[in-house]
Amino acid sequence: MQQPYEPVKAPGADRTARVLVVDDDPTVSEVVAGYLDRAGYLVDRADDGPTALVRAEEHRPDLVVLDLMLPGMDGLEVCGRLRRRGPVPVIMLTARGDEEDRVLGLEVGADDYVTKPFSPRELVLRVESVLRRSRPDAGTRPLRAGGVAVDPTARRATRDGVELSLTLREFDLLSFFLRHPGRAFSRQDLMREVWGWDFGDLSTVTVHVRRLRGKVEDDPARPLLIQTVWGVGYRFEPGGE
Amino acid sequence: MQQPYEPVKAPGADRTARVLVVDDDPTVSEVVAGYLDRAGYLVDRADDGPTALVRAEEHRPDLVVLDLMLPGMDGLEVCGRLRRRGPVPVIMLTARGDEEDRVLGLEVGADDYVTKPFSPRELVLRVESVLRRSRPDAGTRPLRAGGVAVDPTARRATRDGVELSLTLREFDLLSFFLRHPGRAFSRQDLMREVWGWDFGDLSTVTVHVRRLRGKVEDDPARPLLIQTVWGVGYRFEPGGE
DNA sequence: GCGCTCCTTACGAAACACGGACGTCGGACC
DNA sequence: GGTCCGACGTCCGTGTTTCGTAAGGAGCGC
Repeated sequence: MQQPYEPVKAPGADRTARVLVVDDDPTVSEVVAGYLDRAGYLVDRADDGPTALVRAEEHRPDLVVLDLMLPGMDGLEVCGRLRRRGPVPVIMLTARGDEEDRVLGLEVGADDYVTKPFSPRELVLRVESVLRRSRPDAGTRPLRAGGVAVDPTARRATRDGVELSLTLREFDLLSFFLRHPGRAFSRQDLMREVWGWDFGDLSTVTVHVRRLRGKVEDDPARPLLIQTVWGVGYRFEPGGE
Repeated sequence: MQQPYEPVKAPGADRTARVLVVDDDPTVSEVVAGYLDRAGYLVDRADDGPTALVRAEEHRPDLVVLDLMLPGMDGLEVCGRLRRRGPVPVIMLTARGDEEDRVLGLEVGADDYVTKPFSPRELVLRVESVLRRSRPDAGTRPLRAGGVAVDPTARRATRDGVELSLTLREFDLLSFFLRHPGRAFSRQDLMREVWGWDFGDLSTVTVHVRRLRGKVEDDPARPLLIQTVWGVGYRFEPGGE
């Protein structure tokens, strides 16, 4: 329990983790950014919702620390929008005692929350904790299996050489499958891993799997690559092709 | 969104998760235990540190919900000792505003904390979340015996190399047998271990064993792998093949 | 032969996966 | 600013798979 601020490397990657701090109160923002900076993170800041979205788009942070109360667009909405653009862990800052908000935050998909006033130390611990469990695997190198190839950096996917036009979610889903061939995942697993949150209607996963099949499989009605495991979920089967 | 109190079976496990609740206040303890029970967990209780350690030793819980303030031995120490005996996730209960304590708790190794007063819903969400993260590594390694192989992560089973198409229950049943070769189990045991509940018609087990035999045995009428122990139940006999 | 246990089969009910369709929300384009 | 379009999430009807139970027959032990 000596030096809590030991510099941290991003999980799996060989660069420092980027954190985006969103708060309209400069004091809070300053303090938070300061501590995270000293803890060895690359910190970016935004003081309202729209700015946060732009910054997130530009800098692709590994984690977002987000105040629940923001002028204009509140934290929940920002969180939702961030999530819609791809899986990114979010830590919510809430006023003490906003019980309802906290539960709400968790349901919307915050990975954790910290109540104000908080000690910076606590925040840093939280950030480390969330980052640690967010992505042990890098997910930036090209992948290929069963005639399907995915290039995460270029955000392009091909099937037998021909390009697939996938949406964001479809791409993330396919990437995840390629990263874990032969393994069975529940819808819940996929929701957590691909969408980035633990709650929500699981039929969403079903629908996206169907759409992905429609683009990847020869005969979507009799899928070979993405097989369904009855009563469990789905499994990517590279050998199926 | 989602029903928060859906009974839970941990992924890959073949029984309901056990939770140990430690609190010196009977009221709190009662409430917490009640909600977890209704959420489908097997709940055990202890009202002080030493008792908690004993209970943990006896019952090997999958998760411990621990009050930070305990008479005699405080939560931090209990947490530390629990951890020393083996990896078990811990959720701390803290009084609101014990900022220092919360940080301390996380550093000592609590996986999460909930501040009092808390909503039962929040607690259950936390418990589910922590369990989901911690349990998948139990019972996931591939097993093989008597020409039969089972891969829990892929959810596939083979017999002499050829794939078996098993239903969910059949798969769980076979996995359980493979994990405990040579031992005899009563239908009651199997019901509890594989199905996760203690009631219900035991002929259900009979029928599922029969169906499993139909897919695994060379001659289902004269089973070699899954043998009947008259008056007792069944036994998986890897050498039978 | 008798009593009990186990096997086998059949069937209704429930759970599940799928496809289609719809409403909403942003972003792009005019 | 207004309009169109694509992505996304949700809902519902349908067909299929799986599950649990009941009931009669066979087998085992005595």
